[in-house]
Amino acid sequence: MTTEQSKSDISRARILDAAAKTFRQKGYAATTLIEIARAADMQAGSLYYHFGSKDELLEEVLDIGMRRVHEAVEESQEHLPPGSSHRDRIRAAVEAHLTTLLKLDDYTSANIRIFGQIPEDVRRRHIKLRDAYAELWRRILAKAQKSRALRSDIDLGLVRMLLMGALNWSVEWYQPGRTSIQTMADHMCLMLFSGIGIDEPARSSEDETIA
Amino acid sequence: MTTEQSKSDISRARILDAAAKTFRQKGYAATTLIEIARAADMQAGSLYYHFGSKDELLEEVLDIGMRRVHEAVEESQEHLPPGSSHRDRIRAAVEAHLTTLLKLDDYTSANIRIFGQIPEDVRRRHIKLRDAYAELWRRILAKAQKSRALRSDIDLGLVRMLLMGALNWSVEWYQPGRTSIQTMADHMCLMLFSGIGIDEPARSSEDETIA
DNA sequence: GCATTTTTCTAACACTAGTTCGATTTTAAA
DNA sequence: TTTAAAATCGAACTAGTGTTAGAAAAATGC
Repeated sequence: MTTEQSKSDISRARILDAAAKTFRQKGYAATTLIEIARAADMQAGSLYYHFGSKDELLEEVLDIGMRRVHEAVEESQEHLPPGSSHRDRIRAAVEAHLTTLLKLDDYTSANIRIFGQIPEDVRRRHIKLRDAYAELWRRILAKAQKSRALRSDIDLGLVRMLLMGALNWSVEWYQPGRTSIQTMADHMCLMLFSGIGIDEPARSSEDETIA
Repeated sequence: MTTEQSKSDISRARILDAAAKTFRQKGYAATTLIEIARAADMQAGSLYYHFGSKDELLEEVLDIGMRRVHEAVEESQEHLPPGSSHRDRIRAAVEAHLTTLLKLDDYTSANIRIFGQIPEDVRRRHIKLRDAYAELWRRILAKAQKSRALRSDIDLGLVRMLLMGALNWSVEWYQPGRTSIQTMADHMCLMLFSGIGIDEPARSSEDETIA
């Protein structure tokens, strides 16, 4: 067979899917190879034909997840309609990030959820991909700031972390059907660009108003 | 002794401190009772004089953590200078939340970090405190909106989740010394109220500008 | 100081996890 | 159909976990 993939490749993918899903749900340490195997219709021992260890399996899930968001956001920047504003660019990046995170991708959401609690050496080997993704966002925001689309009197690194936090945290509460990803992106960008505050009556230098 | 606490109470507190710290670092499943015991200068078996099980220990850590933020934010609202604006109120709440989360409190940060990966029944028993805390924020934001300090054409629930996400995610990256909690609160509130965008040149109904 | 309670230790138990490896089945080519 | 390789099974092993309970030690009251 050359049209498709070898049986090994198929099993491999099935295992990775099962692992991503289970890791995402229960976390790394609480996930047992027996569970993963069951979800992949195999015996636990058979996993070792495809992966050298549980850590190796984890590592690949993490890498895939991070590559997917990275590529999604990168493509969102390349496929922008000509003449897009920096707000449009950022909005597209936000939407791409959220979509990857929340739509059918256990890999990225697993990565986001469990990264804080993985073995030290796995983290060390994975950190490069993380940094590369952070760098992508750094560039997007810096370009916007340099073009005077974002205020210059702010700590962009801090803004980036707060922004990523708002987006990433959605893996903890998002339920498909209750809110659309578009609406989430709308609200996020509204906050980011314009805020949701209304000027309160008082007009002095401080915000003093009557309760 | 009546001036202080019994030896049992002291040991109990020592164990809880050690548990919160270790849970926060490694997650629940990956944390062993041997580690907790070592951090508390005891033997693993001795823990059972104070707690019935690992789950029970976890439960108490979670509860304490949630109560601490709740109380901190609640107090921040009560101790406001008279005539404070709604922005001031929200800003105080943000700062209280961040301070509890990032300043010497392993309990709250443990709660935030590991909540997604705890046994089902523990979560079920803990969820009330979570809901109560969410309700506190809901009230604060709703009051501001009703007083026309926040826009009315937005989904406040969604804003709340994004806001909490931005704040909570800081447990994943915050390092004392690099950024002050004040600065973080400043940026968060600036984003929330005014945004960090600058009106781009084009003035049509849409944001179309020349790159 | 002694007796009683409180607190901790120690060693063991039961159980489950990750992992290994030879046997077995499935697959694909000749 | 035969045969060799690829893929999976299945049972075992090792290590480490949460947990228990009786012995030891420390604290407390008389």
